[in-house]
Amino acid sequence: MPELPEVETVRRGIEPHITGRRIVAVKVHDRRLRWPVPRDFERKLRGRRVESVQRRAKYLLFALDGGDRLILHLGMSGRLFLLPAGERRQKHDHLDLLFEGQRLLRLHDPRRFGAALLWPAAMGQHKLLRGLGPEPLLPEFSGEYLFARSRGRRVAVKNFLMDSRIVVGVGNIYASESLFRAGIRPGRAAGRITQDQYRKLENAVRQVLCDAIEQGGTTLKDSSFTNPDGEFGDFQVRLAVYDRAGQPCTVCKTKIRRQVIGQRSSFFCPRCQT
DNA sequence: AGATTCGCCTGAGAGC
DNA sequence: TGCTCTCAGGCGAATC
Repeated sequence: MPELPEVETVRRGIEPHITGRRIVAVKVHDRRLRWPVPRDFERKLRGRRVESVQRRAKYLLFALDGGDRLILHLGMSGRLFLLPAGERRQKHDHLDLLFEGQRLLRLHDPRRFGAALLWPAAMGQHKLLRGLGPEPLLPEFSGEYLFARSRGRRVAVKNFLMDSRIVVGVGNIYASESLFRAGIRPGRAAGRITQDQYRKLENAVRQVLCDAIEQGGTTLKDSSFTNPDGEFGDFQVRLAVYDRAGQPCTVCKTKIRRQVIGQRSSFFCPRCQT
């Protein structure tokens, strides 16, 4: 499932191939995504030049000439493929953008939690992007910040960390992993965690995400990117606790425990995390 | 406002 | 082999 590192890896992979290029054809094969792709999507997108490819949280933002934006979200199962023009279509392919130079950018999304939105410059910031917390890899995100925002909050720190209004891009897997590295139990109330522990958590989040981005980068180097069979979604990051219930902790050998917090599986080491 | 729950969706895996 | 059931997860929306 695409978390921030994966989305960033995708961004880096497609950016050099489509920046400055014009979209010469748009084809929507299946409009059913999280929100239905509107009828005029093709007409409005065709002929536009992509000036940059940015990322905010898990959203990919394509800045178009004229200032409008194409917003893509990969949801749970979304993938982007960069393919040669004319590549055969497969089940669950939703959207094709054909660029100058015969490059095809294809959105594939079996579970359809993803999104494709065209947002006019005149309408300011999109509602989905407004109110998002800081990027975890920028200086705005810090232990001090987490400490300040968490005062008085009774939610489990894991849910707090996964709240995009607090900080973006930390999904279920990396939340568990970060808390393990920081030595904090996922179920503890966010408001009862010390500033020092939040400093550790800040570092842990950064470390986990950076490691994963590096893994993605490694995958990119073998140019699986332009591979028509396009496998660029599963960089296997070494996971210390996630989905390892009953297995020994990598540090102390204690059995990893699973606990459901906020309807989501959480994993922790009962000895390393307090 | 904060906390909690629900719903969307398909594929994978388990159990029979 | 093939059916049915359960689970996974991002995140907006609804509800308490």
